[in-house]
Amino acid sequence: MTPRTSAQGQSTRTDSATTSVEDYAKTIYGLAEWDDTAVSASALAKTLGVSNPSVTLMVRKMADLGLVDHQPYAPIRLTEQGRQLALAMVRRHRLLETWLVRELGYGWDEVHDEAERLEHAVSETFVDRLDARLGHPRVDPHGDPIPGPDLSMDHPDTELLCRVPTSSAVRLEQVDDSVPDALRVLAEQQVEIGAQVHVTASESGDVVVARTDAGEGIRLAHELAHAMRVSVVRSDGSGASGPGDLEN
Amino acid sequence: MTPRTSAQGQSTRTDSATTSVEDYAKTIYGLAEWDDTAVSASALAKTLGVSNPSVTLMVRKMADLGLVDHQPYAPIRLTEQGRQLALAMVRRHRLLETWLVRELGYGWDEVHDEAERLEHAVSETFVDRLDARLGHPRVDPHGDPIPGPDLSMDHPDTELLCRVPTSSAVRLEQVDDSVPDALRVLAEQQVEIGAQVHVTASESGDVVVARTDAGEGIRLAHELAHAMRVSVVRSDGSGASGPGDLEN
DNA sequence: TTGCAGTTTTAGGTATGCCTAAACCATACT
DNA sequence: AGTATGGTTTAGGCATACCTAAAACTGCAA
Ligand SMILES: [Mn+2]
Ligand SMILES: [Mn+2]
Ligand SMILES: [Mn+2]
Ligand SMILES: [Mn+2]
Repeated sequence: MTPRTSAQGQSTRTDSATTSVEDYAKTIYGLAEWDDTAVSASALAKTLGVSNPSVTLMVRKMADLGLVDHQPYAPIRLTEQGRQLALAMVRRHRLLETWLVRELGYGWDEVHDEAERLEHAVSETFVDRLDARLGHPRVDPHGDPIPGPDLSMDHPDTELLCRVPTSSAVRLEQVDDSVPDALRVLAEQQVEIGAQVHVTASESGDVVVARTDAGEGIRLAHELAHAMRVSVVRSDGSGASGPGDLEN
Repeated sequence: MTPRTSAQGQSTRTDSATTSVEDYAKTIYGLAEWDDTAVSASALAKTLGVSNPSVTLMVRKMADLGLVDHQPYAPIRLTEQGRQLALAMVRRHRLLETWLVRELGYGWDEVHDEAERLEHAVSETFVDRLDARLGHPRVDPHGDPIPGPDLSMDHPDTELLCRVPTSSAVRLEQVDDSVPDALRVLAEQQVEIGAQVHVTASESGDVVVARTDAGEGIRLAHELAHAMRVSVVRSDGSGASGPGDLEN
């Protein structure tokens, strides 16, 4: 449980890392952060909102910089150096989000875009001082672990809510911060990170969840349930492994 | 004294304002903020650290955007729209500096570069929330006035320290935040904004200043005295209008 | 008044990062 | 095996924001 990933070596943010390079590295990392999928050029393109050829070019450049391993038509993988750059960016992003929520009165559905820009503008010094001011938080407002100064972090193993079997008791651990609809629904229903809920039923790919205390059922579109990760508290063995993951 | 400049009209940060455009507008404004000089292309180029031709091109572009008035070989002037963009950037910059000093433990000589990058990355919402959190400060750590949400500000009329007549009593009002040497010297000597000092002598373009309480004299290279602005408390009429301003 | 020095603009070129359209390759299916 | 499909790369361009070198202008000074 919660294997401790670690990355030694020092801050890899060389000057050759432009904003774009930083975003690519972070996105490559993010696409395989929870499930260890191979990262394809088109997935990258879709996530980054650029065309496929743009990705090809950028990946070539990042290979030259030693940030990714890539041969034609093969999946894209970060080198150790690239992974460190990505983790440094993840650290920035999550610390900034934590600060925006804790001290600037932002809602957890508002912070992602702001952090997305700020993460490229702050200095290493800034990040360290912010980290200290916040008391070295280990988790961001969305339940995502924050890498420490040495880029190590606790990496909980959680499951997508939409893949959990029906009639399980689960605890909400993480919500994808780039899906504001999911964040807003949860805020409206006052379900927070750490809340324990019951997966009661699912129809047509949607997931219905009940709060343990109040019996109210909340219907989550599959798309939203796909943006939430949970840890299973009790798996009611009644079988029926939930809705198949009818991916996109 | 302290005439209240004001600018109505709303936030002018259209999407067409790139980081470069923002910096140009801010710099054009800054070059004439205290003395109402005509802004030349070469002054802009020197301040921005770019070549003269780059300035010509950018100024043309900003004229197309309606941010500056400019005809060939004439000085460069901001339009009302350009002035509002500039003031919006000044507001960001000075609020960010204030925050960095007050809440993140930065020294006043460290904040300029950080703010210089952050000012382009924060949203209007961010600025307003930061402003509220800081209690709507009207002056930044270097003594520079902070434009309000409506972009109006108190604009003190101060003089360059290097142009004050010898044997005057003056109060330190502002220090150019982009001259860290000046900031460090003052920090070392524990002279803060608002401190009252005595201009005792000047030789070879340098300026010597004594703290009113402790009699210690501080020699400031002309370059540093040029980065400080003061208000004259008592002008000892003994004449001799100080060192001529042997500009560059 | 003419010339010259310094400033400003034009001309031509580089680097980054994106695009569309067309060629290419690997794989999966008949 | 043969071919269709779709993901990937190449080819050719565009926009921004710089640069140096050369031409053009201004304004002051002999
Ligand atoms: Mn985020
Ligand atoms: Mn987050
Ligand atoms: Mn500053
Ligand atoms: Mn300042």
